[in-house]
Amino acid sequence: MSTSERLIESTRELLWERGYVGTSPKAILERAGAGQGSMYHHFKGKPDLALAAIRRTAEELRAAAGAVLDGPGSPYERIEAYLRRERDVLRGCPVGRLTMDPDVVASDELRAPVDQTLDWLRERIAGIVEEGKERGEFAPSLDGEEVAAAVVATVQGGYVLARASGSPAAFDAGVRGLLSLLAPRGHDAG
Amino acid sequence: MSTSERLIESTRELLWERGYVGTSPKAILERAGAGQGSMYHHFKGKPDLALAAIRRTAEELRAAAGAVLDGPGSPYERIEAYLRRERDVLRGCPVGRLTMDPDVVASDELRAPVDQTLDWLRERIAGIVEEGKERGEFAPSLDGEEVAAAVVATVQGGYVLARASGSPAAFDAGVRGLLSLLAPRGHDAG
DNA sequence: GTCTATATTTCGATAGAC
DNA sequence: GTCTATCGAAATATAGAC
Repeated sequence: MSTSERLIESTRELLWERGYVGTSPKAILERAGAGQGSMYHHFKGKPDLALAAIRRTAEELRAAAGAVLDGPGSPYERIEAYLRRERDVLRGCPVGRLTMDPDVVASDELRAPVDQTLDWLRERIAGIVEEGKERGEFAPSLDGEEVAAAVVATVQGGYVLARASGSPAAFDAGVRGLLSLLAPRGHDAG
Repeated sequence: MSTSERLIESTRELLWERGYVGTSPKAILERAGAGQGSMYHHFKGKPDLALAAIRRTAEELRAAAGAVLDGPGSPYERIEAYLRRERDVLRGCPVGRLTMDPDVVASDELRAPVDQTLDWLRERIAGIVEEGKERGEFAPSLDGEEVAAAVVATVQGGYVLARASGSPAAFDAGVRGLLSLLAPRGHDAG
């Protein structure tokens, strides 16, 4: 792996673990096994490197979520698959956590990939809900965009509850709670 | 207001705006209009002052949420009142945001008030859901703790969506989505 | 391209005068 | 109780050798 690649990957890890404010160039360089010069040769500085890292993380999240949402099954089953997909719950969401970083939110450039990813996710799920309404799986009174926002929020908030308690249990409880509310009549939400 | 009080209040504001890692003693002192000596006279250091600030913020949140949850109305209406209560959405949750702070999560002492507050909130709402089941307002198949986790997660995640997009709209959408799923038959979720 | 110096500012805390 | 002075370490970046 090239030095530039190692810098991006180290930054991705640290942004996930400690956020933007909590990640220093020094820590990135140590993890990447590189010197100061390399970082400032390949990137303009911390914000520029962070942008590259955030963009890549956002792309990966889209690919992973997209794979589940495009999977087999009814609309309910695909949303369930998204909610139950394998996660390192206590690590939190590598994209969503950035919204609590003051320097990320203050920068349109750093915030953009975060915003776009969560927006894409909501629209993707909203379409699946609408599909479920057409099929009669979901009540016609439901609004796709609203339910999608609730789905994504439950996941993002589930991370908060899990990290607060130090256990994934609260995340799982929230997911089960939402699924029990969303479940088609007669469906066992498990 | 005493110097000690000003220090705590300034810390509360900064923890809300920038989190623990992003808040320096220097910034606290400037906002409080105090010198270094005052802070280290009243508190052992940054973690000690942050603990006092977090505990007070946690207490305030409990009081505010408790007032709404103990208010008038049916179980559904009380949960709706909680979800729709006035919020400075783009500022996020002053308690929940701390779960994204690595130094807070790493400290049992700093994490405790966060955990206890969110746990209290979930249990409080779980009781209301159970009450609604007894009244026939909610389906007997629902699990109070699970639905409560979904309710609290929707709020916490709603902040994430709102801050990502720079607008409270996504928070409101998530709340409406959850309410539409939770609504008693025939009820207009508005 | 990568490295080691170096610079400036801030962090978090202590010392000691008043 | 509050202030200023000071400290050693870290944050972020630049300079310049190789």
